[in-house]
Amino acid sequence: MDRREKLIRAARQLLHERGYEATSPRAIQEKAGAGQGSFYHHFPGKKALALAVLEQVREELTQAANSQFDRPERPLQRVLCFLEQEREGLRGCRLGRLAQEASVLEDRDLRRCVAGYFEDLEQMLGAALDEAVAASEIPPLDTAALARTLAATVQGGYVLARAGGDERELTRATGGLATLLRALGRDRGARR
Amino acid sequence: MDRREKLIRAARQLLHERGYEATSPRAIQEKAGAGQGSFYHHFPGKKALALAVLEQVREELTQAANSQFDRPERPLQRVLCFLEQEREGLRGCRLGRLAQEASVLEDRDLRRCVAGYFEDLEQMLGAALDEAVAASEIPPLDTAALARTLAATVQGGYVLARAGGDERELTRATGGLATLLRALGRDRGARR
DNA sequence: GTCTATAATCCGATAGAC
DNA sequence: GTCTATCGGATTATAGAC
Repeated sequence: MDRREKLIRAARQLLHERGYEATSPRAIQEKAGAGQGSFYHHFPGKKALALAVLEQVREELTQAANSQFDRPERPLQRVLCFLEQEREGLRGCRLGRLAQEASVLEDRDLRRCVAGYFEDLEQMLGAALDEAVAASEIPPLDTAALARTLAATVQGGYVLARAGGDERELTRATGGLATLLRALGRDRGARR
Repeated sequence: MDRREKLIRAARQLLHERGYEATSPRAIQEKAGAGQGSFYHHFPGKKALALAVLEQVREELTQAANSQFDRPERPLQRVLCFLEQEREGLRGCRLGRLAQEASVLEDRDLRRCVAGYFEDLEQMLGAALDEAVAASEIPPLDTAALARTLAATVQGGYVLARAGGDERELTRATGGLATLLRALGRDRGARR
């Protein structure tokens, strides 16, 4: 594995563990087993390396979500699968956690990477919810707002899990919302 | 206003804007118009000052939430009022945002401050939801899990709002959950 | 391509004069 | 109580040898 790849992998891990501001070029170099020269030969600076990592991560997360929504199950079931999928609550969302760092939000490119992921995610969730409404699985409601609720509950679940030091806080938060959605589906069925 | 108070106010503002790691003693001193000597005379170090600020903030937030739940409205209405209250989405939650910083989670005292707030909040939400169930405003369900969902949606709403640079992302996320809860209440009423 | 050496600045904290 | 001067170490980045 060449130095460039090693640097990307080291940065990726550190960005996940410590965030953007707290991840120094020096720390990346040490973890990658590379010197200053390597670092600044392959990347003009810390921001460029972080952007390379984040765009890779965004692509992976979007891809994973997309494959969740591109399946044979019924629309509501696909939404619930996304909501209740396994997540490493204590580690936080690789992209969402960066939305708390001022230096990330102040940078045009880094910010667009994070914001773009959420736009795509909410779009996918909204489309599945529209299908669920069309199939009468849930009553007609503001699906765009509900898509945001879903994304927010996951992101907030990470916050609660990290604060409490308990992975299950995330599971319970998403589980509570799933229960609500299922109840809405059942009530609807019961009234027909 | 004495120096100590000025230091606390400056730290409070900077902690809100930049978080814990990115807030340096020097920056606090400059904003407070105080020198190094003042800072280290009144506080043993950065952590102690941050803790003083955070405990103050925790008290205020808990107090505000408590007064929301200690009102004459019906239980579900109180929960919805909390969910849909006005918030400065772009600035983030004064406590929740710190849950993303490794140095905060690694410190016993700082962490307990953040975690304790969420424990209290979820306790209050859970109690109101229990009342709502007892009053048949909503069907019986796991109120502790739903309380976490409520807290998570607010926290995640902050994340989405900051990422997108649009305050309304938070409003829509909480609004979507409120719609769900209202639908649940209506369906219940409709079936009786 | 990769290394070491170095730059200028900032970090959190301490010392000691007043 | 408050100030200025200073510490040792970290930061992001550049220079130049190999």
